[in-house]
Amino acid sequence: MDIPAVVISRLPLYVQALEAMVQRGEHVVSSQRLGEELGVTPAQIRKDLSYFGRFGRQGRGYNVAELLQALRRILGLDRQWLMALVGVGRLGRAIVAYEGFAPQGFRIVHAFDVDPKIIGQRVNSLVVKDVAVLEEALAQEPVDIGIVAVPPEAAQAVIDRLVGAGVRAILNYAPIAARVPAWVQVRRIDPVLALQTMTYYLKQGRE
Amino acid sequence: MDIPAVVISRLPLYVQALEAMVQRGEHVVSSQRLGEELGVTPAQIRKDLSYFGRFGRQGRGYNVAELLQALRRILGLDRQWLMALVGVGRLGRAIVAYEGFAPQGFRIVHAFDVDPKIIGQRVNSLVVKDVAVLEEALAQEPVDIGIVAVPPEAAQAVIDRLVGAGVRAILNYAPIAARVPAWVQVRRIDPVLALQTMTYYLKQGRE
DNA sequence: TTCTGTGAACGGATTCACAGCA
DNA sequence: TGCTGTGAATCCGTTCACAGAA
Repeated sequence: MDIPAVVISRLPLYVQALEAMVQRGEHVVSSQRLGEELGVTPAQIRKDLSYFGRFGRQGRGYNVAELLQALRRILGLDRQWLMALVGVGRLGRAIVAYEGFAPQGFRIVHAFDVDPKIIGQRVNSLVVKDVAVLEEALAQEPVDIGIVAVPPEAAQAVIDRLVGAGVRAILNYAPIAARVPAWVQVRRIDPVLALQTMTYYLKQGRE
Repeated sequence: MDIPAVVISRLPLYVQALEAMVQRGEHVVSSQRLGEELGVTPAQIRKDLSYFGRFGRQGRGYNVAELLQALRRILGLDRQWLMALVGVGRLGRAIVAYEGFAPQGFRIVHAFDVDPKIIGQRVNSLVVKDVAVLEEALAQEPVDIGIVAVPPEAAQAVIDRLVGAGVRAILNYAPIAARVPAWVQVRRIDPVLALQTMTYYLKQGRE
């Protein structure tokens, strides 16, 4: 049995909401309440969870800490994931500086660039390496995930090299639709794309 | 007849691919070729477009420039959209500095923060205003879209105020599931969420 | 011949509704 | 009584397959 991708894509939302509940000292939660928090129907949540087992108690609901731990294990968030960043321009620097990765177990261990002025620089305790040595560096210290923050023209080539070096997941900040083999995961971070899906609705309301 | 949201969410991808084709001097394209470029089936593309009209010529394909223009009009990308940024910390500064918005017609015209040390500062020709005057500032110079780049604890309150001030679209960089009225669009930009949907598959391949 | 536009068929995800358990 | 877990029913989006136009 394999699990629908939409289901997987919702689990991190549940994790996030449950973490907030732990923070607030809440111990049990029903699918009803969790659903309200996230704008999801209770049935959806119960069905999603049912793909992985039985986590609730009838009449009671779910133990927050228990469910959180289970979801973290399911998603593989109970370990560290190592990442390599390619492109240390303005965007790349912002990514390196981002404090949100570490608490969730994501750590950048390589940073590459082509620009000789940037190579050798130290950013947040990482020394920027020449992108030419990408393959050697990843052979020596492998990573799970590649982060691409290079200009659009260079992005596909960088992705091909990351994949060639064994990376099986790409976080793509470049505004291109990357072509990758079926076994490689890609997620795009593109604020412009997000904005462009909203303007359609803004336009509607306006007339 | 109203159009499925998934369809709308794909149109910006088509726009992006068509822009690249214009750049490369390509004049006509079939649904087949466009699909290969984007990893989408030709039937999907034809069906998506059919919601809005007939843009192709049988036996030939689509005129790239024509289709691009039509899609831009459909999405409302044939005009400027004004935005207000709330939160001018490290992330907020990176957003203001981002060069990708302007070429697509998105312009930040307000920047707000709570920190007295940041208020009054000039970032990229914008003077940071006190978030306390958000309502007045938006009444004087309204915007279409709010960008939220504040800490998670503050995010929901900021979003409520933006919505209260008439904003009908939110680009949310904060790691929370925002609750908004039905007529308000929200899109999240959250790299951690994106990473967390990939680790599940990475874990699989590993064993 | 080529490729669009589109009803019809299909498949997959969401919601319903209820049995079952505390 | 309250809430989970889940088959069944429903809904919705994708794909198929072909008529029709250049």
